[in-house]
Amino acid sequence: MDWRNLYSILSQEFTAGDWWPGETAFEVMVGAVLTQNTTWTSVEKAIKQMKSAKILSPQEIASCPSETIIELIKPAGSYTRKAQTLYHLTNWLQENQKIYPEIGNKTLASTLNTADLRASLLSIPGVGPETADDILLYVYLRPVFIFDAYARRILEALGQPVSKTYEGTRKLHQASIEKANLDASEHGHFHGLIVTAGKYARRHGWNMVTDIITKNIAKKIS
DNA sequence: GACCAGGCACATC
DNA sequence: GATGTGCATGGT
Repeated sequence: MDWRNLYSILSQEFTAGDWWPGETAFEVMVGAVLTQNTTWTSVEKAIKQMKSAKILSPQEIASCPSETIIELIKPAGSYTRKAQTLYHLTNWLQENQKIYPEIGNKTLASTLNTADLRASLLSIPGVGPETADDILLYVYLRPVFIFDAYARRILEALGQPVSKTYEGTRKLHQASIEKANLDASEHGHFHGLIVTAGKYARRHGWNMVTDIITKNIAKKIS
């Protein structure tokens, strides 16, 4: 799999828009939890309500009753679980002060390698592989590829091996994606492009997206 | 009204 | 290790 080529083709054909917004590192983390199996517009409503209530820091969440959190994040759905996950996330941050990025700038204070940091994130109840990778990429600025449903579908359409699960697919492509040596900024853009392409495919069919990519591949060869 | 959305945990086989 | 199901709202 030529990851750089796919990235460059998607860059030419699609735009990522204002991808993964968030004024602070913690807000990005909250977004990663709230967006699980829901749309970003729903997440925006929830975050807006949290901001209005001035509940958007680990300390503020920790000292806020769950009924209030639930009420604020309700638009994002699965609110009882996500409220618990937010508590677990704040606990994790407080227990790991050293790897907590400073609010307002996404500078990484952690000296942990990416695999260890990932394992630590996965130990948080409610944080699965995709949410962990979102946080690794957009908060800790680690160069990781997001093997979400759209990415897996695009890979499948390109004749690449895929698993039905996130982790299964990740293991299949881990080695080659690392060889491509994309940096965190490129990976962040890459993920945004893939979601844009996925949304386009939902409207116009996956064949359209596959055609766009394969035609570009052919163009480069000829 | 069915189906999906920028998933996860848990049960079961 | 792979598959099925509940979670729960909001949009199409």
